[in-house]
Amino acid sequence: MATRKRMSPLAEQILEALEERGYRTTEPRRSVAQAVANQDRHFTAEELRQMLPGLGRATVFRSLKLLVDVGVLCRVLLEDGALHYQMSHRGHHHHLLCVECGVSQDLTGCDIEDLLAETSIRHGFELSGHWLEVYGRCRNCRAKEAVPA
Amino acid sequence: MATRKRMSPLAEQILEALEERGYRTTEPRRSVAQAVANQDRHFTAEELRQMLPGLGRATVFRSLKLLVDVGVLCRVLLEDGALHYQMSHRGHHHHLLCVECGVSQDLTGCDIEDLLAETSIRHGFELSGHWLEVYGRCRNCRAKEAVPA
DNA sequence: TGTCAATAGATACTTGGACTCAATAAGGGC
DNA sequence: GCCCTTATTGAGTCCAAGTATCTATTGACA
Repeated sequence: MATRKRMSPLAEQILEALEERGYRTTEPRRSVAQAVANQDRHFTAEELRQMLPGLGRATVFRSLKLLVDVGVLCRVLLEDGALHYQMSHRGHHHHLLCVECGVSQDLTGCDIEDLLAETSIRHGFELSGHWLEVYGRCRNCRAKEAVPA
Repeated sequence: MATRKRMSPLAEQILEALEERGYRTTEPRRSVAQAVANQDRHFTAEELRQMLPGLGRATVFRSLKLLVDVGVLCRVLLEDGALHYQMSHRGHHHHLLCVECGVSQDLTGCDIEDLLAETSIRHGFELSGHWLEVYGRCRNCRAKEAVPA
C-alpha cells in the first residue's frame, strides 16, 4: 500500500461502483479497475490477464464477472463466437462491431427494442430479454479503403 | 453396412444437402443426420454425442460444424451463453427462445433487418452481419401459468 | 474390384473458466 | 492504532467444450 499508484478518474469510478454494492477496495481490484479504464476497445479475459501479470488467474476472472454484475463492463460476442468485454457506459444497449479494426460503437437511439416487443407479441411471446450484436465495417475502415495509401 | 437402417425423409434431405456440396455419405454421417432429424428442439453437441455413443467425439463435432456450414443447422445462443444447435428451415432468421420450456420459434416477417441496415448507415457502418437471439416465455408457458392446475 | 482421397476414431492438447482452500488483508469497533 | 471478523486472494487443480494430429478405414468412381 506504501506507494499507492495514482488512478484515473474512470478507474476511481469503477471502484466506487464496487463500493456502493458493498465490495471491498483491494489492491488487485485497483489494478483491474485501472487496466479496464485504460482500454479503449473490447478485450478478452486473457488480454486483461497479460496486462496484469502480478494477479492470479482466478482473480482476473472473478473481477471480470464482478464488474459485469455491477454493470461496469458488458460482454461482447464476436462474430466467431469469442467473448470479449468492454466498458458499459449506459444501461441496456447493443454494439456495432467493426470486423476490420475491432472498434465498437454503441447502438442507441433506434427502435429495435420497440420492434422486438411488437414482434414478440405477434408471436404470443412475453419478451424477457435479447442479445444483439451487429457486425460490419466502420466509417474509418471504409474511408481507408476508398483512398488507399 | 449390411443392415443399413431406414432413414426418415428429413434425414435423407440432410444427406442430400451434403452430397450436393460434394461431401461423401458415410455411415457416421447417416447416424448424425438421423439423430439431428429426430430432434424437435435445439440441442447441445454433448446431447447429440450421447445419442450417438458409437461415434467418436471428433466426428460429432466435425459433423455439427459441417451441417452448420452447409446450412442444415443453425447455432442458437442461450441466455446463459450456452451454444445449442437446431435445424434451420430457411436462410437467415432469428429465434424466439422460451426460457421456460426451451422451445424456439423462428422470427420472420418483421422489419428488423431493414431497421438494422438503416441504423447502421446512420452510424457510418457498412453492415455485414448480425447475431440476434430473443428470450421470453412462449404462449404455452404463459397459458399454463394463467390457469394453474 | 481396385484405388485413393476423404473420412473416422483415438487421443492428446488447448482454451476459457470454475472450484478449493489456506493465507492474507480490509475496515469497523474499540 | 490495534484487533477481530470476514471478504478476498492466489496457487493449484479440475472441468467442459472444442481442436489438432495421426493412423486406419471406407466410400465413390474408374
